Order: sequence, then structure tokens, then C-alpha cells
Amino acid sequence: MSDVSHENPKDSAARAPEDAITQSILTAVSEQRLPAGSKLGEQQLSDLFKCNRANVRRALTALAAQHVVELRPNRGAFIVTPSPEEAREVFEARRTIERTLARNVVARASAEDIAYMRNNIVQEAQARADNDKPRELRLSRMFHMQLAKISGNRVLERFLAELTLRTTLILGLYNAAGTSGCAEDEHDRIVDQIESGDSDRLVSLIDAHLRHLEAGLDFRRTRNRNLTLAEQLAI
Amino acid sequence: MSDVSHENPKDSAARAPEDAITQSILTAVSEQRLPAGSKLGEQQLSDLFKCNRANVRRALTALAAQHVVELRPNRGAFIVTPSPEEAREVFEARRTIERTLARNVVARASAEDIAYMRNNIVQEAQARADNDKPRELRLSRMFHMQLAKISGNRVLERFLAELTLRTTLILGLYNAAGTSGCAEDEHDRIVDQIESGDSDRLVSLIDAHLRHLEAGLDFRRTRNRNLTLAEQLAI
DNA sequence: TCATCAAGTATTGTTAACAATTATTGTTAT
DNA sequence: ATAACAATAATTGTTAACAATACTTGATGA
Repeated sequence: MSDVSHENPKDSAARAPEDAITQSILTAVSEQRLPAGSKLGEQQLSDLFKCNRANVRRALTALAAQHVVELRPNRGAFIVTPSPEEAREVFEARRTIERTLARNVVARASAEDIAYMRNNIVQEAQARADNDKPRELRLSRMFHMQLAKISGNRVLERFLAELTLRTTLILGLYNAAGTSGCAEDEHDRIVDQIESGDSDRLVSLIDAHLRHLEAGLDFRRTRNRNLTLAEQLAI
Repeated sequence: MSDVSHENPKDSAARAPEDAITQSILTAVSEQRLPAGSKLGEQQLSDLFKCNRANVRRALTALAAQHVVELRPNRGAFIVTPSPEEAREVFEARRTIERTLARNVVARASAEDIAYMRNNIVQEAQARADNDKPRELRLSRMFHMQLAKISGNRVLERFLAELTLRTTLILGLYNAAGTSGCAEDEHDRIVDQIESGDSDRLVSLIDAHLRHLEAGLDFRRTRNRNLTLAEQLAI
């Protein structure tokens, strides 16, 4: 979305409203303020972002292509609600991709990268202590996205961005009440393993981390919240 | 794109023009009739497909989200031209994903699946014998997509669809003149290995297959063709 | 009371006209 | 001849009005 060739100031300004909508929706989903199934009305969004419906529709079309939003003809746009089967596929895809990231990260992580991740973990722990779940979720996702950035493969990074976002939706639907996503000590141990430089053990650790997350799902009941769109987007 | 929940006849009809455009462009790229850098004019497409510009723009926006098309503000839509660095990333992503597919395929391939793949290989060989390169390229891509279908993970299948398409563009830009993509005997050996049921060896074989393909690239010169859009889309 | 149906409202989908920007062509001056 | 500039043409971007569809509300009848 942001890797257009020959980018200049005027070009990036040309899609400002569209990008603002996209980013706002992605962030809101990553913090579980926009739960699965939320309706995204065109008028509503064009009012909120003070742009015309054409921009809104471009943003929604792009999000639909990433399977974050579902477009139902004559009905509108909705945040996708992953099925249990899709959840399984998302987790398998994550294990697949993060395995390769792990191998790359061991070879490429710098001291600054390690420090950044340690700091991320501290902030995540703080958010958990503060019971700030949106922030905790966003930081947890950022930890995994950091692995992708370090690994230096923008294709896999984009795939993982989609998968982690859908993971957040899956957790919102099916995660047992007590557990709140990734266990922070597991993130810590992952960084330990990156420092130690044993890529095989790192792969196992991340694989186990993701399997642990998936094992915590309970497909028997779902959850729901009721906030206005403006509150959820926090504009 | 085609896995919308609650689909009914009227719904699928509602996006008929958009899907026709998308499919036509995807097929044209997969057969190298639309090379990297091709301009996709809005008027041009709305004339060809007899629809309004709004449908065209939805299709182009969706293709841009899959990194098949690049949208340059005030300039229009173009088929992406992968850089050497992007080529490396695409191949690493393919190895990552097809490794998982290989393990799944060994566990899940039925006799019908094997027969289908053998037939695909025969047709591909025939296309090569006939010097029908577009058909050969499309069939070669379909072979890999068949692995994804058998493996039963629609997320990875969609990712691979994008990656194989970008691979076709990469081959069109950087592949040495003589070689024309995947060697068919390697596809044959892959099916042999699926039948034998040794997933580790299958993984190695597919990994080698992809590395072999990547090794055939030559980033020093590029190629170009000049056909009208109507000819390239073959409408 | 509940289900069914109809009218009205709101939302999405389509179309066309207009504005802004870029590409092209032709001219002029060096 | 070539480079720089101006006028023209073509393309993309924006907006608004209208059409079609879906949703909501209230009335009617069993």
C-alpha cells in the first residue's frame, strides 16, 4: 500500500483520504475496537473522514481484497467474521510464514533490533498491567510484525500483516475469556533465542508459540460488543 | 474474491463486469500477453468490457491491492514491473509457502488428484511441443496452483496465486531466452514423489525446483513486446 | 398476539457531467 | 537541428443527481 515507486509529495497527497480511512480501520481492528461483523456504511465513513463516497469505496475495495472487509452486494461492507475453518488456515499460514521469518531474523537482527523488541515487550507488559487491552493487542501484533520487518522480505511482511489482523479478529471471536492473546514471557523467550542465534530452536519456539495461541481458542460461543463507529475508530 | 459467504445468483451477477475485467487481466498476465509495465486505461477497459468507469476502477483497485497492478496518481494503472529485489522476495515467499503445501499434499492427495496432475503435465508438454508458450505458461502455473488446492488451505492458495502471477511477470522480464519456465520433467518427478509419500523428499524436490527456476534469471537486460491491449487480452 | 404485507426510509449502485492533471503536438528561437 | 515553450488533446479525479435494492416501520387480518 505504501511502496509505490516514483513517489512524490503530490502523489501521496492524492490518496490521503483513502489511506486515512484504510489506516483507521486497520488500527481499529488491530485493537479490537471494530469487532468481526461490524457494518461500515459509506455515508457514515464519508462523513467521518470528510470526503466523498468514491474515496470510501476505493478504501473498502482495497480492504476487501485483503480479506479484512467483506463486500455484500447491495448490502454494504462488513468486517469479516472468520469461521473456525478459516481460523485453522490462518494459523497454519502464520506458522508457515513465521518459520521463514525466524530463520532470517537470526541472521539479520541487529543490536538495535533486539533493543527495540525488548522495549516493545516492556510496553506490552505495562499495557497488560494497566488493563489496556487495545494497546496490549496492538503491541503484541507489532512484535510479530517486527520479526517480518527485520527479516527483510516485504512480500512476507504484507502477508503477515493480513494474517495477524485476522488473528486479532479470530481472538475476538473465539478466544477464551481469561487469556488475552500472546503470553508476554513467550515473546521474551523468543528474543532470548534470537540473541542466542540458534535458528532451529527459534523456529520451534515460534511454532509452539503459535500453536499455543491456537489451542486457546474455543469455537463454541462467540462474543459481541456495541459501540458506535465513531467510538470504535476513535477519531 | 470468489469466497464471499452467503453467495446467491443475484449477488454474483452484481459484480459480473468487475470480475470479468479482473479475470481477463489475470489470465492475460498469466499467459504473458500483458507484460510488465503495460498501461491499463480506464476508458479503454470500459469500452472493451462495455461497462462504466466505476466498475473498471473497482477492478483496478482490487488488483492494486494484490500488487499485480500499480496505481500512479493522475497517471493511471500499470501492470507492475518487479525489481530484482522483489523477485528474490517472491521466490523466497514461494519456497516458504510451497514447502507447507508439499507436506499437506502428501497427506491429502487422492488418486483423482494424481491423475489430474499427470494430465496437466501431458498438456503442458503438448503446449511446449506446439510452441504455444502462453498455454504452456498457464498450465505450468496451474500445476503449482493445483498443489495449493489439494493442500486445502485457501489462505495459502490465494497467496500463491499472487506469487505465481508475479513469477510469470518476473520470468517475462528476466528469464534467459532459452528456458521457458518450469522444466516439465521436474513436475513429473514431483508427482512421482507425491505418490511415493515421502514428504521430506518432496519438500526438497519442490525447493530445488523453485531454486532452479530462480537461478535461471538474468537481471542484466529486459524484454518488451508491442501488442494492442485488445490483442493482449484476447477478447 | 402474532404473522404478513405495504408504504416509507435509508443505503448502495450507476451514470454523466465537470474539474484537474498529464501527455502530446506544433511552434518559435537559438 | 535541437531545446524550450505554448496550445491542444487525452486521461484521471471529483462531484452530484438519479436508479435500484434492502431495511424499517406501521397497519391489517387471522
